[in-house]
Amino acid sequence: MADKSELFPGTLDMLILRVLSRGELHGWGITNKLEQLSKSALQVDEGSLYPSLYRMEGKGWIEAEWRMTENNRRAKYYSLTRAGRKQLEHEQALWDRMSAIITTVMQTA
Amino acid sequence: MADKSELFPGTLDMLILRVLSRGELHGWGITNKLEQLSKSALQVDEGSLYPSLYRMEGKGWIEAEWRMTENNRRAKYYSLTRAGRKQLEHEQALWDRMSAIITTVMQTA
DNA sequence: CGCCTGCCTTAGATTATCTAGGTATGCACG
DNA sequence: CGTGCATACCTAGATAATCTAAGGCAGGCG
Repeated sequence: MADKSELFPGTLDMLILRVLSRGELHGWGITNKLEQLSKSALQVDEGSLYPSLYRMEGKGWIEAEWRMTENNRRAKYYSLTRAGRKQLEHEQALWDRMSAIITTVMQTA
Repeated sequence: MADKSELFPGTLDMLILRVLSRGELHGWGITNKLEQLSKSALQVDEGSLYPSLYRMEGKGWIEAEWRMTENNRRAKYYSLTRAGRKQLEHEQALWDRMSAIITTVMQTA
């Protein structure tokens, strides 16, 4: 019931792929980045984030590597694969198309 | 895998409320209307549609009445309640806000 | 009569997200 | 040294939305 801010189901993977397309990041960093970019409108739950990352790693869209952060902590850095880039393009195109359609219908219906 | 056209989860209720806001319709009619308005981009599965209608009736957003169609068939006509109208406003506002945010993030990320 | 179309229903699977906990470690501070 | 906070990750289970797939019934038409 948190009126505050929910995620649209189906958009999380796309958003993650998008931030990773700028450069690798660890899970925690992805969360921060999305929150920052959306001015806190998007708050990614860890219970959604990590399962999503595993899913996408399993599909070969992203790959992970353990490294140290600037804060000297172990973190898993994710980066886009070639397949991930393709997937991002696909999802972005779908989003553009669909959101436009929905917006149109909502205005004309 | 129908690459053709999927629905964004979470938007179906809103779309239904929207078409009903123009006047009552039966389930079949809602499907047709949405398909027509979206130029076939949105294809509402009956297995999604009817459960959604029940849900919303249960929540008091819409109400139903059995009548005869022009084709002389029994059909359940749904119309918006006052609460439904409020809900529609709410969902529309949320959609506008969220889709704008997502689109922005996708462009700037 | 037999078939097509309009129209509704529902059980079950699938999938995404959230809830709500948990673990571990570096660092700052008293 | 110990406490607490921030960083960072993991996961089991619940919840909810959608799809799959099937079935039913009734009117109109050839």
